[in-house]
Amino acid sequence: MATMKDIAEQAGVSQATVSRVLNGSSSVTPATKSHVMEWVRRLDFQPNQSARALASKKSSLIGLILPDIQNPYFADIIYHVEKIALFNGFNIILSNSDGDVNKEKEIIKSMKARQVEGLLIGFADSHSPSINEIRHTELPAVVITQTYEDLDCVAVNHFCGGEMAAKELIKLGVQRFVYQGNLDDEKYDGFLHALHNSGIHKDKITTLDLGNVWYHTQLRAYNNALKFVRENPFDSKTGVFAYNDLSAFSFIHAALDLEKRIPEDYSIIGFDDTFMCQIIRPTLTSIAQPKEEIGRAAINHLLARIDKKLDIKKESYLLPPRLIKREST
Amino acid sequence: MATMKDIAEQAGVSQATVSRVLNGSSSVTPATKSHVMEWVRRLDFQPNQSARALASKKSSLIGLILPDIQNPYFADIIYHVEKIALFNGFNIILSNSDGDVNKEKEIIKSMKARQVEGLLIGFADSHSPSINEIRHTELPAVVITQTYEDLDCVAVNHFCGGEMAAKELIKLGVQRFVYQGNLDDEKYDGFLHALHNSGIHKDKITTLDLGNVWYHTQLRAYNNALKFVRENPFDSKTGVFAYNDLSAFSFIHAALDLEKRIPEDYSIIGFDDTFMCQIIRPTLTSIAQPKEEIGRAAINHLLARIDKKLDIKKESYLLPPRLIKREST
DNA sequence: CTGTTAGCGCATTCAT
DNA sequence: ATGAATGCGCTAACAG
Repeated sequence: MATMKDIAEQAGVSQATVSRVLNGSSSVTPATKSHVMEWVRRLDFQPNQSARALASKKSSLIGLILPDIQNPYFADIIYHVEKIALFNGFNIILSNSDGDVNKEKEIIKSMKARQVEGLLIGFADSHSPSINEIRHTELPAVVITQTYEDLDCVAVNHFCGGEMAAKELIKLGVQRFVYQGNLDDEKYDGFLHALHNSGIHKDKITTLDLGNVWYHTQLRAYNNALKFVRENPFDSKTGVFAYNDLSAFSFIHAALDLEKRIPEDYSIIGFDDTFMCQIIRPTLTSIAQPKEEIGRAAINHLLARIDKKLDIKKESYLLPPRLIKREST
Repeated sequence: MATMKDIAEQAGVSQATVSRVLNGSSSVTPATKSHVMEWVRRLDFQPNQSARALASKKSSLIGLILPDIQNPYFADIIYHVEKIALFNGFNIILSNSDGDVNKEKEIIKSMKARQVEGLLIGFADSHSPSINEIRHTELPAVVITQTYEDLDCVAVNHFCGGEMAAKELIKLGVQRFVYQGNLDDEKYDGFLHALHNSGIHKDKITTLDLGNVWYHTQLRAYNNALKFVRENPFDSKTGVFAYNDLSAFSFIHAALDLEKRIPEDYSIIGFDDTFMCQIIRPTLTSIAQPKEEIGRAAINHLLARIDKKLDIKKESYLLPPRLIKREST
């Protein structure tokens, strides 16, 4: 690989001048500039990013840490984030925490060692110790899909999403309600809140706990649902709100396996609006997150932080969810 | 962040010695070693990877370039590759080529500038100019999911997979055959080969071309399938082999929308065995790729190349596909 | 506007 | 076994 020194020698200027034309920082004569650029092209020069990072302390690297990159929802986030980052001259270092807080800690450490300029992170667990670590580090960081005090966050309003699901089910004349998923989730709070506000009695609400994890829960969700449907003799239209599409699919599977009808017997609403909602049958009604907007807002906010163009004060963006009606309700 | 200089000062040794104990290269007295390590711990020292990369020309960075990271199949690949890379002290820089050969070219360029030690790549297109570029570069590179002459490749045997699909459909008593997908694919060749070998006449085989792309083809696949099912009055059991699960789902959707029965009227086989095969109804029979093994083999092979532990001669690993029978056949 | 100089943090060779 | 010295390729003052 050609270096700036090579360019400088060929062009008959100093290496500093080459650096100047490449960074456009200081002023350079148009003549020498084009002359240098000519050699940059001829030698197909590419600045060595390691050297640049060392000298300028700007690695143009962003760390992306997610709990479950196999989940299509996060895959979409990765897609949009990477796209915008690349457009802004940043590369993405991706790591999967697998929902493991210890692994998450190691990853953060290694990313810092790599001199990433910022971190985009979806925490492994809503009680991860890393949350506090990020709070007290100077490294710019933006949290995605969750919100925490004193952190820059970009997420959909899960509480509001829960409310929307509840209201929709009520509107459909549902008599019995089921929430399937992680109980430590604002969408659960929102769901309950809307239900209570509408005078639904607690007896009418069942909770299927999937625990504080969001990966590889399909089998558990299926068994969970199977048990519920089997043990609760059907008496009236039942509404199910699942904390993500994957678990909603599992519920559908279980209900159909026990020969229930959807949506006649069970109205099911998922969350995330992943592309599979349109692929399965019945197609799944889901609360959509504006994934592209989340990705865009998160990376833009992070870039602004990196450029120190922001107030010290952290801020959260709460994006509105949207109900997408399909065959399952 | 503490530097080696800080450690050296605190421990009362030279910076070179600190470097030695950290890299375990040259011999150091156990006493000074533990003494230095003590300070490494106390100051929570993390070597600056930019500096290390610059000095040693080892970035411990691997570039991963894929055409469609939203496809669950590739998401799985990412998952396994990242896991093993991290275990070996490497970080992954991920980029999505979006099936765009120009973007792919830019990405490769930027990864080289980043001093990645190796490249793991699934080409955007089977005729991408980057294929030749990779052939003639000294940067270690391993191609995944496809095979090309004079390149290190790890992939499933697509030809063999096509044969398996054909044989299975024949065994099921299918009279009419459909291939849906990219025609420039060895699984298509294998499919035709097995069909011809069994004396199936060309008239009995229909091809639904999805073009030389493998992303965002769902709608096209659906329309494609809809047209076929509508225009071909049903006379006998029809077997469909789709080049990936996503397009198989689309075909199922179209067939069901036209009130065909699966598998009575249409037997459908997908490719990749993504997790959704078990989630949709009917569950999808699919040719499985050993994704974990592909990821493992690819990254291990790449690491071996990086360590120059390999013959100059490039080699390809062709892994065997496996038929997973489900409800759609 | 441009050249000279001094690091950035680390690996590594050459002394000792 | 360890310290001193050098350089990786680039950025960023500082001169001129």
